[in-house]
This record gives sequence, structure tokens and C-alpha cells, in this order.
Amino acid sequence: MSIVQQLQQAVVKSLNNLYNQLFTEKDFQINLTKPEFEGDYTVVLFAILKQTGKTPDALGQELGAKLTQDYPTLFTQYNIIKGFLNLTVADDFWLQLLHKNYNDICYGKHAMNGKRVMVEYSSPNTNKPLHLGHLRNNFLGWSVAEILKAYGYEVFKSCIVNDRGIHICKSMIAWQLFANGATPQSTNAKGDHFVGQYYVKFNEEHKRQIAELVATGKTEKEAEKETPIMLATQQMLYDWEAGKPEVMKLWHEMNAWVYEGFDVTYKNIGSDFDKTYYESNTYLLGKKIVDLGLEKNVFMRKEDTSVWIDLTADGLDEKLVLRKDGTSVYITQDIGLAQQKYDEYNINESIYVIGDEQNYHMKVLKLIAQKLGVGAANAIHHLSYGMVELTTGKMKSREGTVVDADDLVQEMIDTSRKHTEELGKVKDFTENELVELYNTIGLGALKFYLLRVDPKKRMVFNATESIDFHGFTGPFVQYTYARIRSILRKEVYDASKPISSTLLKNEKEIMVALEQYPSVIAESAKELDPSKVAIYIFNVAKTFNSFYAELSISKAESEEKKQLRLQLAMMTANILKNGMQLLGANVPERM
RNA sequence: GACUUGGUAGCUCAGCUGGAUAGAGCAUCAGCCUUCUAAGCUGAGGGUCAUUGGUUCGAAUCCAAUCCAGGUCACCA
Repeated sequence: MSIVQQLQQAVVKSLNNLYNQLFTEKDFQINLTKPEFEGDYTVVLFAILKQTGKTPDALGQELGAKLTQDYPTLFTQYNIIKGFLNLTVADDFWLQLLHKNYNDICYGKHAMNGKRVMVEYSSPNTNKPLHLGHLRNNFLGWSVAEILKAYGYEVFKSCIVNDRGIHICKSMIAWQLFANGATPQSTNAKGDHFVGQYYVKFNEEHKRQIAELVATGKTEKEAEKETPIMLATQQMLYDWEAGKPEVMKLWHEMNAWVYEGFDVTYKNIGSDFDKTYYESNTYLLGKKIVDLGLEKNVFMRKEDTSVWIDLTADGLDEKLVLRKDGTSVYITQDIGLAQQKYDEYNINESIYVIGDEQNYHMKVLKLIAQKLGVGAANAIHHLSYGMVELTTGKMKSREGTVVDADDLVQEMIDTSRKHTEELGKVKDFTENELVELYNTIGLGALKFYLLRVDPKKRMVFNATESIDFHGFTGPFVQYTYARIRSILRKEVYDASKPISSTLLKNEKEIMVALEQYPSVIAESAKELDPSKVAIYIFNVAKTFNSFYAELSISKAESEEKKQLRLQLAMMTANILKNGMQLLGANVPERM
């Protein structure tokens, strides 16, 4: 139980005893005491004045006296300032917490809750390489999965690969037209980048052909649908659905190139999945669902034989779920997949990490799933995240203004090498150790940068800021960890030695911060928001750095103080490491 | 137009289940390395919390309206 919960209970009990009325934790607020006042936690009294009929001062006095009297092991002092009751928590309380947990690498982790959850993220298209937006998605998905594990869930990570459809055919057509049989091997290119080039080429050629048609008097809209290259692409999609051998062969071949490239990227950024679904396998799933829906009268068939659902009662529109030619649409496939996930993994909750442009779609998906009685439909959560914009404007694949994921990762690693070399602190590292260090720092910086802001908000990617390694950044946290490790290599905590029983200001500050970790994980898990963890570990690191600047560990004023500070350092290091891991980032022993 | 998300320091963001003088980082300026790693620490300046009205002891936070920006409203995925 957290300190705040303990305080709440104590206050509730005391109030009930004092005034013989029923109070609950919701009747008042407990906050951290502002640094300019004496105390650790503050009870805000205004809300309970009316109920007690007391003045702020009288209520504060009575409650403060009662609390210190009834809970001498919890509170040592109190003071009242204008309706705020500031309570000082006993050093002993903090010390017991520290002694119990200083070397517990599981501190903060919650007990298993018996629930199974699937986190779907990444969802790449096999016609182009991953870009900055995918990185936000991947980091979020991974991190949320880790945070949910820490909160007690059994987590399954899944990925749906969009490996079929008109956009895939675009790359294929362009390859046929322009590649002259070139392959990633023959051009020494990474597979996904190689295929991505042809997607760009398609759009260039398409644009050129539109201009030609417009010159002959067609409107822009007509021209878009009638260019020879677009007609060929549509024919190819038709052939693909018919299973035409030479199209299937090319499709397999090009997708294989892309997967080879993705494997490298995923390995570099540390993403993996327990289950990968391919749309080419799932796109037929919706059919069964449609039959079920018709049977249950959730869906209705129109005269042209297309199938619809009427969501007007829910404030939405009528939505198509099956085309008149009998092929399923996106939403239908998704419902089918939702059911399949449930059948295969028996999940209680299902989380989709998908951009906020699909908010409406996900709302519809959940609604239909609920109406159909798809498993765990009520526990479908859309982790909706905002687009990543550049300082120069939006990213657009077709206009070549995307930030490529591989390039960005490499740039971060290069920058970390540059910084590290300038500082010259690890000159004795082997080449392998250096490579690992640069990776740790570069990726740590990137992940922290993308995860430190509220997922649902749009964010601006500032290239110079992202490679800054000072302040509110991953390397700042990593550096703090490395500094602690450096101390712990020289000074060893000895449990047989006596330990200080009082806390100085800086010692208590770090202790107050460390105590919050389990609550932060809980909050972060409930909100599906890794930024809470990022902000928290930054704050822990900052607090420790002040402590470090103010008080020496190896040259502590007494042996008792040294032992105490070693415990504090160990517990801080554990939390920093653990917290960074929840963000998918590592920490180095030295940097 | 309808629905939806946002607007807080020069920039990027916290704070939003109402509480004390609105916080960080970057940038700017001034200090701190013969003492555990200066990727650090300490301090200064910088704000009409988009605007207006309301609710109340108290509003950045809740409500309403307005303005601005993003997203969605496809037989695309």
C-alpha cells in the first residue's frame, strides 16, 4: 500500500472518530507538501469544513493532534497554514521502506492479476520502409506491453501486417516497369528500402500520366482513375485475388525482400511479437462474421446484396460490412481478427496501438464487436496516438518528406558515438563494448524522446532537440545510473554494519520519490501512458543528482551515513534501470 | 457542416478526479570540476494558462459560447 493510501486511511479513521460522521478518502485531498513549507504531505481541509462545522484552524489542530497521537510511527509533526494541514512523516517510516526494498529488483512490480491482454502494434505495410511515425507506434506498443506486465497482466504482443491490397500492387507494377530485374542483392540495397523506391516511382509515373490525360481534356478526378499504370495496378489486384501464379510469385518475392528489411529494423529497435497476423490470411475472416451478423439481425442485406449495419441509434452512420460482390471490407476483416485473437489467446482485454486518424474506425469496430458478441468486445481499447510532425511540416511518403526509421536510428547512434568520443571517458572499452554503448545511448535517447510526451497528443519532432543528450532525456537518466554504478563498484554496502536512523533533507527527498514507483506504474498502466514513467524516472534521476552534488557517499560524515546512502543509491539505480526497461531502453554500467 | 482532439514561458512539454506564489527541459545570462563520472549541480530572467462569460470560499483545471489548429466523416487500409 502506498504512503498516500496509508495517509488517507489514517485521516478517514481520525475524522470518523473525532466527529462521529462517515468520511471517505474522496472527501479530501492529500498532496505532496510544497517545498517552501514544512512537512511531507498535506491534507487540504477546505472540502471537509462544512461537514464538520469547524474553522480551518480548529479542524487542522484537532486532526493534526489526533493523527500524531494515534499514529506516532507515521507522523511526527504537523502545522497548519490557511486550511492546509502539513504533516511530517516519520523518518522511521521511510527507513523501513528503504531497508526492505533497497535491493529488490522487482520493487514496483504488481502481483499477477490473472488477466490476459493482447497489445497489437506496429502494423507495417509491405510496400515501404518504416518511418518516424512507425517508431512512435512501435515504442509505444512495446512500452505499454512492458508496463502492463509490470502491473500484473499476462501480455501477448501481436502485429498485423498489411501485406495485400492496391498499395502493395503499386510497388509491384512499378518494379515490373522500371526495375529491369533488379533485386536488393543486385543493387546492394536493404529490401524494404528497395521496394519502397518502386512505390515512390509508381507515384511519380502516375502523376506524370495524370498530367498527360488532363492535357487531353480529362478532369483531374477522371484522370486519376484512368492512367494506364493505375489500370494495370487494378488488374494486378484482381489477378492477385484470383491467385494468378505469376502475380503470386512476384508478390511472395517482393514481400520476402521487405520482411528481410523489417527483420533488421525490428532487431535494431528491439521490437518483437508473440504473434504476427498477415492480412492476406485474415482478409477472408470477415465472411463468417457477416453470416453470424445476418443471423442475429445485427446486419441487414440491401437490395443490391451488399450488407450493412445501422449505427444511427448510436449516433453514427450506416456502415458497409460486405460489398455487393461479396468481398469484405477493412472493418469486417478487423472484426474477424478480433474474434480470432480471442479464440486463440482467450484474452480479457485487447489493445490496439493505432494512430488517431482511425478514431472513428475503432469506435465503429468496438460497437459492431459488442453487438455481435465478439469475445472481450467490451474490453477493446484503442491506444490512439497523435501524428508525429516535423518542424518543417507534415511527413508525407509521396513527397519524400518522411524521416526514415533506419536513418534516424543510425543518426542517433552516430551522435552518441560523437559525444562519447568527445568526453573520452571509456577509452579502455573494446570495440564490441563501444558498439553496444553507442546503441544503448542512441536508442535510449530516441525512445525516451518519443515516449516522454502524452501518446494521444500530436508531437513535433525537432531534429536538433531529439539528439540533445542533456536535460529531460534518456542519456540523462542513463548517466545518473552509470554514476551510481561507478560508486557501487568502489563502495560495497555491508548489511552487518550499523546504519543511520535519521534522514537529511536530500536523503528524504530521494526517498519520497522512490516510494512513488509502484503508484506510477499503476497509473501508467491504467492510462496506457508510458510518458508517466518517463517523467517519473527523470524526476528520480534529477532528485538523485541534487543529492549527489550535496552529499558524498564514499566520504560520508559517518560510516552509518555511508551505509544509508549506499542503500539509497542501490534502490535508485534499480528503479532507474527498471523504469528505463519499461520504456524499452537499457542503461549502461559506464558511459 | 457534423463529430472529435488540442491551444500553458522564445521552443518542446508537465500540471487538468478544482486548492498555497502555474512547473520541467532546451535556449539566454551568472556561478560550481586538486574531493564518489561536469552527459552533472546551483541561481537569474522569461506567463493575461487562446478569448469571453458562468459555477464557488477558491478555476490553467469544471460548464457554456467564440476564435485558432489537427483528425475523421470512402464499397482505402
